[in-house]
Amino acid sequence: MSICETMKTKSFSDMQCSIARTLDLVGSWWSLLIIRDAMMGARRFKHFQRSLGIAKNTLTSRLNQLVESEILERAAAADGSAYEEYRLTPKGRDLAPIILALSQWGDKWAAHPDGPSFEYFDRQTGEDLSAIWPRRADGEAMDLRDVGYKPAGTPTPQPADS
Amino acid sequence: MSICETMKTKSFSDMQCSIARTLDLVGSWWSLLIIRDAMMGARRFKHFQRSLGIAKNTLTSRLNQLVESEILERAAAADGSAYEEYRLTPKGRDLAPIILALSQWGDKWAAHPDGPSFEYFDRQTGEDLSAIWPRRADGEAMDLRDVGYKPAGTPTPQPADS
DNA sequence: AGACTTGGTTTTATATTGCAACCAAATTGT
DNA sequence: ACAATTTGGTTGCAATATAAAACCAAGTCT
Repeated sequence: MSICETMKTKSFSDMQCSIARTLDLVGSWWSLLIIRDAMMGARRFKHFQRSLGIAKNTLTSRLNQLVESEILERAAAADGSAYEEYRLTPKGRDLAPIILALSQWGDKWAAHPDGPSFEYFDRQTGEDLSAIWPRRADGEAMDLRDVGYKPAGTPTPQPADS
Repeated sequence: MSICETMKTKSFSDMQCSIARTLDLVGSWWSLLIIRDAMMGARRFKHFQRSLGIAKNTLTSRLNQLVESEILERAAAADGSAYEEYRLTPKGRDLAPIILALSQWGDKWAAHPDGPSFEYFDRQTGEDLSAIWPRRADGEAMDLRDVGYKPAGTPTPQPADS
């Protein structure tokens, strides 16, 4: 454990853009797959390692980084073991929309010949979820070309009346 | 230009998981920021380079990879220049939900002291967008704890009736 | 024509990742 | 109780990826 744990090649943390700032925390190579596994119930070091086939030192490093970012937290193991386990914090659980959006895109554009390995459902009803998609203020899914981007603080351009 | 353009340390492309397969295409360090810039209107090499402060060789490599993945395409420049420009394909444009989800999470959990740099709006109405969030079949935003994950082909567990 | 910009490539240095070996504490089997 | 195995790491080394800087050819501007 050195003083300077992990020194990234180039960090996005000083950028103002929220996308960059998010990627700075979860954008390294294995991070989002670790979070995926955590969402699906993985808690222990061994679970992550077996599921991912990741090198142990890399896993250690990623887990520490995620704990430091308060996306995961270490806690006493629920099964009574003396080892600790890793659990998603509320901050980490809030990454679900990102995970679902990645999954949905992969299903559509990069599907494995054997189909997807996981599916998602509504625990309350057992039904499928709606698509993760940009929606208008009224909740209707919108055409991607209608998504406008503007620098913060700038007045919103008038809608084209054509 | 070698035959084996870029050989990654470890590729996710043989995994069945759609999340992994997506990350294999857009999960490297700069990819999603390049895509963000493309969504905000960047077309030319210089735009990406200036906006990102990325090393030129790395940018070349990432752009080629994204073109190869059919997320970007090279096309004659719209401004009449003899140079080519990079444009999002439909496959690339479909990454918008991921970009928006990343941005939204960053706004909430990793905000820059000066606030976000970009905002999103509905070009049709000028209004803000709804949150990118898992929704039930009826379109209502749901509690993250109600998002269920199951191996594909498995019967959906019965909703708890407690 | 000459100067500058664009879109790269090459080289070299540094950072990250994977792999294998090793280890101590916890757990399991007998 | 004791030995064997598993867990959760750490360390060192080799392979790979990224960054920075120099260089270059073709395109564009004056």
